[in-house]
Amino acid sequence: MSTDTKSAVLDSAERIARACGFDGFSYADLAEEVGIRKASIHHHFPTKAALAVTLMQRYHKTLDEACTHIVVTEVSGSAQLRAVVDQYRSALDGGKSLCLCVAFSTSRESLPADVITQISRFRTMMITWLKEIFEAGKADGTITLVGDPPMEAAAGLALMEGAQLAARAEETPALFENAMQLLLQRCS
Amino acid sequence: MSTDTKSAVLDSAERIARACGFDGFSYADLAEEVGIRKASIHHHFPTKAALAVTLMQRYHKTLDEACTHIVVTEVSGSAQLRAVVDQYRSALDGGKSLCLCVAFSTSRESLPADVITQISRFRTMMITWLKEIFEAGKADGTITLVGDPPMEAAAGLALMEGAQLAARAEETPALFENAMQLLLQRCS
DNA sequence: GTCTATATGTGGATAGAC
DNA sequence: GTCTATCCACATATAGAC
Repeated sequence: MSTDTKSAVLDSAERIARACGFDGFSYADLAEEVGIRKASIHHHFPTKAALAVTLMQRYHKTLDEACTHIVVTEVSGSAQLRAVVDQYRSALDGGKSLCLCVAFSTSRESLPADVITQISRFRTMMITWLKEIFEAGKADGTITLVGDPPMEAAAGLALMEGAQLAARAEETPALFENAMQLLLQRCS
Repeated sequence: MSTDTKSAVLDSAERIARACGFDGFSYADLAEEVGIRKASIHHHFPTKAALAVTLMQRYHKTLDEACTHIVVTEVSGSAQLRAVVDQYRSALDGGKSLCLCVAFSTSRESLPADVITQISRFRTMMITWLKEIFEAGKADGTITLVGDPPMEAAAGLALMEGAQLAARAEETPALFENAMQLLLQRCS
């Protein structure tokens, strides 16, 4: 039961944090969703800071693996880029959720320093993947480039995160699609 | 800046809300910054919901007027677009602040319904201005368009908001610049 | 309009029994 | 590992004196 409970807490924390932000979830919320008491959550994660760090580490690993899978599975640059966009679309969950990195970013003042470091690492990782994908799209001619790959990567991540934010605020997935059109039409 | 207490409270609330988000600021914070007691804040704004609505209304008006000024002052489409980007850059305040709309968006679950309506109106307004600006840039040939103006407008807003978010999370304004390069290089 | 005082709920976190 | 019970700080909000 021990290891199971710990991941149940993490699953619950990720869900609520991505829906409500860092300041928007509490141990009481987790306790109710997991079905144990607040004190038991503290047994697994002594502080909220520790929980948030573990959450970001797990999220980083998951996304890194997802991108590795995309790059080895999809053959063309455009197909890889569309797959990454699909990833952000599904993370939106119909406008009810955000990427954990986006969800945490507005709460900088209340975040433990470790989590800010994790956020930085996460965006660096995503930009590295996107740069690689834009390079592939340039090489195989399946993406129409407007700037060089590093520039495209930085803009691409900001675009996806900003599109998520608008769609989440109004629980309207169409706002995500509207913002992504310009990028997607450049993929053959 | 503010002659009366009510606008002093609004100024303070806007500053802290843009730095910390909706769940990240309290009446105690405002009271300390303005130099009066919490109960006095409640005299001007009975609830936090009422304060947030007033805040968004004022912010909407300010930005709408700023865009009007930009469009009548700057002659070319590219100059207008650069001026809007300047607006978002200065709203960042060196990585210490966000656009109020961005700052509120991740806290959807705790926001009063009125504020969500205001957020929707705000983004619609900004997209309308951007569409007009991209149309001007297309007509005078000072912006290289990648899609039609409505598409460019939706992507442009998401890009600026996403770029702010990353720069704010790490208090690193360069991250905003990195994400904006691709757009700015399309302006003559 | 601003104050003191207070009500009432919730936040994260701990002690110690089982 | 999980529980009950409790701590203390802080949240929004109200009552009523000045």
